[in-house]
Amino acid sequence: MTENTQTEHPAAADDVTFGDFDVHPDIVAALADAGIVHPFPIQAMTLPVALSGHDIIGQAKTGTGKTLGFGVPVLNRVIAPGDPGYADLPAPGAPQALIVAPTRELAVQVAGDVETAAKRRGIRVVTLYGGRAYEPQIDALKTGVEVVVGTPGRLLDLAGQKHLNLGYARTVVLDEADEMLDLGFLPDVERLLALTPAGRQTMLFSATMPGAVVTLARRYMTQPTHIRAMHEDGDNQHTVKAIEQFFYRAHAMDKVEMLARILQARDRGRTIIFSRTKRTAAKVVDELTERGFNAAALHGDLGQGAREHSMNAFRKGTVDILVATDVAARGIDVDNVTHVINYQCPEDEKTYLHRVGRTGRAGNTGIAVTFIDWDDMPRWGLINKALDLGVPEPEETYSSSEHLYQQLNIPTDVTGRVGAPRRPTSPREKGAQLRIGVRRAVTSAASARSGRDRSAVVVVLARAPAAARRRPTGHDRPGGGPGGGGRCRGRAPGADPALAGGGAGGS
DNA sequence: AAAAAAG
Repeated sequence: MTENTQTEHPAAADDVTFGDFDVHPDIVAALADAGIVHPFPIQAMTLPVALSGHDIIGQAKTGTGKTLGFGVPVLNRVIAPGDPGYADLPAPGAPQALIVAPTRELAVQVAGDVETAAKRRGIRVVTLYGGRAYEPQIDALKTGVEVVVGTPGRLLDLAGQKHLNLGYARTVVLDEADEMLDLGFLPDVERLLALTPAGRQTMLFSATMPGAVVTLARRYMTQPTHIRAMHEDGDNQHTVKAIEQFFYRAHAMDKVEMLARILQARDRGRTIIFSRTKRTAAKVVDELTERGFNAAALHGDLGQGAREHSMNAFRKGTVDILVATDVAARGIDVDNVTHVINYQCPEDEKTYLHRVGRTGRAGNTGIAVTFIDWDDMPRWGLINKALDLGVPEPEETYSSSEHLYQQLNIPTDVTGRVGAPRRPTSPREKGAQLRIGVRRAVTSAASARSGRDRSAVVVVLARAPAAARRRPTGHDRPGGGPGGGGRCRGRAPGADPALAGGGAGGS
């Protein structure tokens, strides 16, 4: 009945370290190896409660360290091979913890982050997901593992084949919990939970946690403590940090051209382009490739090999543009994603928040651009209202608009068609194609941005608190330091996190 | 209504 709710910000002072908590020294050391010393607010708030074995509903904004928020306590409860009590376990080698994620790529990423923290403890982590051969996964289970990370289908599959024994998984985590408890996933998740022990510790994490989901979640939990690390002075409680958000009316005929222009933005790092359908994602990646951009696709029509190839190329930097469906909307954490472009308007406000949350991570700034065509107006209206964005209407803008150039810091000498379409003769040549003939402009980013028309909403939120700034591991983990890209305007370094810029309405 | 998740 009673649900404890913690909403306060912990005193996240710079001198708080993982070593201050009751965490195994080998885990503290492994984190330190990865340059992770100071816990983020969600981690500091969660640790004591999780270590005491309580159920947790953990909510924190995108890019603020949720993965280690559950990863560290999960590992800390594991009895590792070589530990005194290991031989006395009822089933040594059977998974002691289960972490479930909604997409394969996220499962892989989370497993990697957990492995980083597990390294010095000799804890074995296996990732179980579809689209890949069974044998290696089954072999790992036969050898014995302590932590399983996976997606629902393959987990149930392997459990059904008796290769996976979840009967001793006394810690269970649902990452992106609101998604996992959504209609599409709920039946599978229920089946999975039914295979785990009754007295298990259950932890749910997400940046979005609607009240209805919390209510539903209680059915699978025991007196959960609701921990929300959402508050930063004056912020809107939705997005974190400095994400500048732009909304443009875009006409179907002009969308590709607008996109190609936005990709000319100065200081553009990695960019994720979202579409609502697999077909559109495929179309956009073709258009961009034809124009000489280095783009890769990520969606469910691709084989798992191709999906992971795209993901790896994007992480490595071989390609700097990822064109994806909402398969990439949640959790995916890649450094230096400076731009998120919603080529198609997201379906709802949750998807919007998760998509734009691929940028502006780790105290870095980010730019999010959303195209809204006529059909999107109802969707847009709901998002605008739900998030209280305060934008009366998306701005009317074309690929040739000065607004576009100025607001998005696109060199003004980009004229005519961007990226002459031309069929490359070979894949090799494709890669070697020039990236558009844009003259290097001397104007600095700062001056180009000053004096621009600000009729689109500009939401500039605070960076993570000082204590939280360091290079962490894990999705939803801020990385980088205070190294501020100069877009977090309006507040002095070290000032209280605060809403630094507000939206100004167009007409 | 789409995408995701087993094959």
